[in-house]
Amino acid sequence: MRTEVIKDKIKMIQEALREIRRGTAEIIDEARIEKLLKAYIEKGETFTVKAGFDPTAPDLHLGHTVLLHKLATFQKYGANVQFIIGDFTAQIGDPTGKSETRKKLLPEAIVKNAESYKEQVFKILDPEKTTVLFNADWINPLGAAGMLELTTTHNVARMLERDDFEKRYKNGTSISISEFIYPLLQGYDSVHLKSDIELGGTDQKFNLLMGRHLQRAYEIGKEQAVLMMPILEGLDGIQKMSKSLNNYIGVADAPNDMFGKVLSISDDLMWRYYELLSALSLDEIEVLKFGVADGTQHPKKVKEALAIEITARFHGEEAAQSAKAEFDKVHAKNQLPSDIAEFELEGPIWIAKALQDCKIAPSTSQARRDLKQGAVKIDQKKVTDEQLQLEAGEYILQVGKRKFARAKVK
RNA sequence: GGUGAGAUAGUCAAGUGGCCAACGACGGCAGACUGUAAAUCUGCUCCCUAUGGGUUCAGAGGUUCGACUCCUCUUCUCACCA
Repeated sequence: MRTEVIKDKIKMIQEALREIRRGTAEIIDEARIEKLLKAYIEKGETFTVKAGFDPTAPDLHLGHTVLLHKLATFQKYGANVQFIIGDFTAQIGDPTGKSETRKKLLPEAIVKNAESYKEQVFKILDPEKTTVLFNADWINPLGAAGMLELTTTHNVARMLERDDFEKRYKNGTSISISEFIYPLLQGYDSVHLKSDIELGGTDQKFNLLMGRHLQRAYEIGKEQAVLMMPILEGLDGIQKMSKSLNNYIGVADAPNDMFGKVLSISDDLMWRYYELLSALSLDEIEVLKFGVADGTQHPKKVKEALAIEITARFHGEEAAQSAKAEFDKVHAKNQLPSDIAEFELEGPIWIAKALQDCKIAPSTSQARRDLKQGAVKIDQKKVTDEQLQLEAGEYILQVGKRKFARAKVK
């Protein structure tokens, strides 16, 4: 009997470790993580996992949520998450990946951004097991003396080892002294909070390790394990997801857009998204993969399930289902979408001009090309006459598969 | 501070007096095939009711019948020297 229970627990620990490892780029001190999991599963002892967020980016996209999902996984296995809003450090600006010194943020902007963070993260994290903290709360009291003490733990040569700094130094790009302070402060957060584990992106490695070193320097009796998540690829599957590349799925995207965007990714990329963004377990995903491989599952269905899961997470199950219904209506049954932007135009109006005015063609030149290529439809019927004039009446204009407009010609 | 090289469309990158709205690649858009997938094939990719007109090749001047191409100045980038 006893041995059964012990075997079960060992299995649980292995299972937990597998989920923790899922999708990670690198783990430092995995043994420590295993120990923490063991203590939780055997004795119910909880531990802390820290992750810091710069309150500079109010537009969150799915790339940012990869880390949140990993935190949620930890919460399943006994972690209390220390969710840190870097309100103090934001005044400096994280040097990571930046080719130049960053501008300072206004305090009001920081507060506003932090609020929008909170709104979004609890769609993924368990609020019961999450503590939101502002690092100005313990860094401000540090004072000049404390700050000075912090700087004695490292020297300039060591700082310059860091990639970004080294490059910038070589290139003669300016490095502000305050930027040296940034990693120290982030590391100090770990000292203050006595974190057991810290999560971050791969680009954060230097900063994350700083937490380990400082915990040793300050002799708090533990050194945090570090777990790094990879950068999520964007819709194209090649470049990283980012707003400027316009290959992102924003957490604030409308349900229909979100659903459509997920469905437009390639089948290969779908598995990547499953790995990093789905709440399904590894075993469940394996089943899907086998299903697709032996033909019992259609890849589109599997992708749909993912699209629904993701859409539901941010907009609720109902909105996700109606997004799917809407999608089927437009694309499978070739019907019109239910929401079409409306424009009032003065008639009679030249078709190319009408397309431009309805914002579904950027210029009349482009509109003419679209016409010539058979991409334009009026009331679902293809139109190729470049000279067509629209008389008074109501028309549904369409360019390609996705751009619709309702034109009311007076 | 000195010398040299460079700045061309969303990005990379040809073009060194007219054949240039400017080769090509990537990206993007559209069409075919599909599952709004991938792959593939095709067309398009500055603006303008157009077999034509207008504005473009860092900026400002100049030479010339004619300039992305030559000259002058300015701004910025890179390399070498100090």
